[in-house]
Amino acid sequence: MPELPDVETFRRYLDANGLDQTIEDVAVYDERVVKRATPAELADYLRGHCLVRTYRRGKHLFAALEEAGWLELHFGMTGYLAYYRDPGDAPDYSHVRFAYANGYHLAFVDRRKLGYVAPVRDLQACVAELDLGIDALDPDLDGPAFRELAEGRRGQVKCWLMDQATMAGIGNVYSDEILFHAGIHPRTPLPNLDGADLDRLHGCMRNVLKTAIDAQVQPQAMPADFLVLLREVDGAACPRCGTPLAKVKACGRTAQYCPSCQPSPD
DNA sequence: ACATTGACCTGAGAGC
DNA sequence: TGCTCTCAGGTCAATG
Repeated sequence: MPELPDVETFRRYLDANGLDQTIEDVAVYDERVVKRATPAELADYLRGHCLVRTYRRGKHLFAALEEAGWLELHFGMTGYLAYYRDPGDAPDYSHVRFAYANGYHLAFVDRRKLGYVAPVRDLQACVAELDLGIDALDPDLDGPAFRELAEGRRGQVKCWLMDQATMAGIGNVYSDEILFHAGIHPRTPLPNLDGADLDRLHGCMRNVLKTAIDAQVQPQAMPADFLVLLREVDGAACPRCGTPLAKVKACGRTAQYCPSCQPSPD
């Protein structure tokens, strides 16, 4: 489930491995993961060009071509990038493969095919079209700006955190993590939160996202009081107080929380 | 405005 | 073993 920290990790991986090398060819093995172009058009768009820098907005990754235009990468639920030399090392489900002039390859891998690769002529227009709000780690999103985004909103706090048009980058897993650290129940109505609650939520959001990036998104490298470690564990206990963790439906998703640290608003 | 549901996808795991 | 069912959760469209 690539959310902001995952996509930031992919961005750094692409920065380290996939830039400043001429793309000699593009092979598409499943055209359903190519959007806004046919496979042939995508290949024509990229062939002979270099990717020179990257930009991430929420869960969307963009790579600039050297003169004009961008490549968009969206990872859906199961997408990631793989850079390798020997074509035999291509992971399973590598639906799009870029062949570089240096003999290496970059693959867009996505088992469930909910992600996509697409050419982007105009980055600003694309971001507007996707209706992406400010990136959740944008330095401009300080405490006051965060509180302002919450103004006039009436829904549940978890839905609000995951609304990509409000703030881009947070999904199911990290919204649970952020709310746990803030001690706020996922179904709490936004108007129930006062300024201090929102300031605390904002601080936890930044801290959780940065910590996950620093851990390169590896659960075992995250602090022991992170819930991500326990997501798949049945009957897991709260790392803070030992209360058995619970699940509720919120925004049509399964939210994990601690009934003791995150008391119900009802 | 907000919440819910189903569709898109496919593999893992459960239950029979 | 192998079948069927449910679940995972990013995003969009349709509906209440």
